[in-house]
Formats: sequence, C-alpha cells, structure tokens
Amino acid sequence: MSLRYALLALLTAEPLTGYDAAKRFSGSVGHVWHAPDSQIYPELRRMEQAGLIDGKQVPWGPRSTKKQYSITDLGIEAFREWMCTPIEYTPARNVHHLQAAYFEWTDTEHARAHLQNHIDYYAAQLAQWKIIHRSILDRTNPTMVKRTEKYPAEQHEHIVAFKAFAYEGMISLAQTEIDWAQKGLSLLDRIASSDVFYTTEPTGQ
Amino acid sequence: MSLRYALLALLTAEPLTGYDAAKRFSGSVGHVWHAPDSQIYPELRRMEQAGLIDGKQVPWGPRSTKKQYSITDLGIEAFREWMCTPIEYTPARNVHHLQAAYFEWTDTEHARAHLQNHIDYYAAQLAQWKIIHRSILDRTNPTMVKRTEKYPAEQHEHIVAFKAFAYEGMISLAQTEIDWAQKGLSLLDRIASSDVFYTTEPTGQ
DNA sequence: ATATCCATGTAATGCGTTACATGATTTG
DNA sequence: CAAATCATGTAACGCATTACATGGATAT
Repeated sequence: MSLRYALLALLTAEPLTGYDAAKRFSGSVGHVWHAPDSQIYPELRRMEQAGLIDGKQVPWGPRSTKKQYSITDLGIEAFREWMCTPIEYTPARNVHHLQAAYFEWTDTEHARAHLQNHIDYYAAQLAQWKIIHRSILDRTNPTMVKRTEKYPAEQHEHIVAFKAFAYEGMISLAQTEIDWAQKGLSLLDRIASSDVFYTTEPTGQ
Repeated sequence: MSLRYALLALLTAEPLTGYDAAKRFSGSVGHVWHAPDSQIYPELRRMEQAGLIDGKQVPWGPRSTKKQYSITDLGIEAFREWMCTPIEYTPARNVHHLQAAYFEWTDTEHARAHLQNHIDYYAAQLAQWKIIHRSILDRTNPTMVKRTEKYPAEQHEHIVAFKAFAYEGMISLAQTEIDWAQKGLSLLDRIASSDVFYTTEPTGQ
C-alpha cells in the first residue's frame, strides 16, 4: 500500500505520466524509494479508479498522446490522512547482518569482500544522498522548486527542512553501515593475524 | 530465498522442529530475522526435498511424534557456498523516512507522535539487542553454547566475535534511528515556536 | 480439568521482481 | 536513418502476511 502513497507524494508536487513516475523511482528519488514500471502503471490505474488521481490524455508529438495524472481533492485528503496515521514497523530482516554473523563459515578473504562490498554500496548511496540533500538546501532541486512554488514563501523553509531532514536520516544510516563494515574489516585483520583460524570444520557432531 | 539460509544457519547449531524454528524467528532471534510459521513449515519441507536437511520423526510424549530436522552434508555445503557469495542489495524503501519528508502535510502533533513512535520502537529493539549482545559475549546465550560446543576452544572467540559484531551493527542502526528522530523533534520544536506554520493549504494550483 | 505450550498445517491475498512485448517520438 | 528516449503495458513467479484450522502434551 505504500507505493500508492509514495505516488501521491510525488503527485502533490506536479502532474506526472506513468513514465515520469517510473523515471523518478529509478532515478535519484529511486535511492529513497524504488519501484519498477510494471508496478507503477497498474497502481496508477487503480488509483484513478479509486478517484485519488485524475488521468488526462494530453498530446504527445503530432499524432500521439500520453496519460498525465493529477492528484484530486480526494487524493489530497487520502494523502493527508495517511500522513496522520502511524506506520506499522515491519519485522527486521537484515540479510547482510545475518551473513556477517556467520563469517566463521567462510574464509577471511570472502568475509573481507562482503564487507568491502557493503562499504562500496553504502558509500555510493551516501554520495547520491548528499548530492540530493545539497540540492534541496540550496533550492536547485527541480522537484523542490515545483513543490515550493505552490506555497507562500514563509513556508518554504519548513518544507525544505523536512525534505532535508529525511535525507539526513538516510545519510546517517549509510554512514552507520560504513562504520560498521569498517569495524568488521578491523576485526578480520585482528583475527587473521592470530594463529588459530579456519581449520574450517567443526570437530564433530 | 534468504529464509532458507536463515534456517540453515540455525540448523548448523542444532537440530530443530518446525515449531522450534518458528519460535526462534518470533522470539529473541526474531528481532533480527522474522518469519511466520506459515512460511517456515513449507520451506522446511522443500528443503528436505532438496536434500539440504533431513527430517526424522522423533517421539513426543507417549503416543505422538514430531519431526526434527538436521542439516545434511549437502545443506552444510549449500550454506557454505551461500556464505561465499555476495548478497544483492535490494533497493531502498524506507517508509518512515518517506513520511517524515512530507511532514508539512500533517500538523506538529502528529509529526511529533510519529517521531516519538519511531524512538519508542527502536529503543525497544535496542534494549532487546543489547541483552542478546551481552548474552553472546558472556557466553550465557544457549544457542551460542550449543554452537561453540562443536568447535575447538581456540575458535570460540572468533565465532562469538562475529555474532557480537552482527548485533553491534543492529545496535548502531537502532541508535542512529533514535538520534535522527530526536533531531526531528528538535526541528519540530523550532518550527512550532516560529509564527508561520500550518495555514495548511497551498495557495493555489 | 483447564490453560498453556507444543506441533503442524492450509488458503487467500497482496506486494515485488523479472521477463517479455510493443511502438511512437525525438535527437544526432 | 539509427539510436536513444518516451510511453505503456502483460504474464509468471516467488516471497510474505494474515487468517483460518486442528489436535496432542504438559503443568498447575
């Protein structure tokens, strides 16, 4: 159900085609919320049926059209209501931490590679998020501009502050993952330099 | 596919019934990896069919039996192989951060409640994880005892270190979430004390 | 005896991923 | 005119959640 509200959130800024939405969810915003087009198009159709959004055929090129969705009053109300309801916390399922817990089942080199991979992945995320964070704060982010245009100038600061705040959360999580993996690399160093390691098999049932 | 390896991981320590596994995944270990029984029983059957585990009917009470699964050599090999392969990173989809990004669509009190909820949730997680982390380090954790029994004493330290390391990751993530939400509360305080806020509606299309 | 574990499932539904498909428009 | 981009889907599959179901064993 969250994809629906992620879409409504996007549509509070400006009307979009399915393609536009899909592009956002796999571009820069996709680092925060990802969804494939095969999920987006049907969901938009369901949302239109539910009256949350309004799809208009607009001309595209000389002969063709595309369907552009705008949020309706009902959609705005639904989004606002969702914004007031607490979201359930889904049970933890962190597969990378699970794997790290069993590093005695692989060798130091593979374990090191996993952790390095972890660092690389989150370093890339971090870089992306920092760029977006900056573009939000200095008001060069195009979607933010579109969004703030609808509000009186006094409120821009808050709107910007909330978006920045959300990204700051992602940034600190990514940094935490990197720090953790780096501690893991140190742990592996300490272990590898000790004599006993990886006779590989347990001694018996 | 990860549930399969989470189950294999558990079974490297000791044989389990479906019920045992389900209990672990909703008890203390459930704060790291959760799965409902309706998923566990069929998966165990599939794993048995694949030869990764071996189910034996063992007596339970005077008249009844239960099925206890042990990991097979093939299962150990599969687990070891999985431990050597890098795990894909699934695209980010953090619904709480998404909601926080749009706090201008609700009022200060609801926003505050969301953040307080966030703090409470992760504080509870943190408390759980710290307890497990401690029980791993001081070797009172029963599953850890079962697990280390199979290995020579020289390796116990590493096995313990990896488990502790994994929990440390969860602990710092939970702490990061708490810190973030607390910053959010401060932000809301600053905003609430300023004059302009929540005339609620955008000025116009 | 009665409540609480222990034990094991089925069924419906929804969300998400991957793969398969197609065609128009714009840009170089 | 070829390539990249814009545009929109369908289909199959798997994983996860929720609800529905049942019954034996143990402890008080």
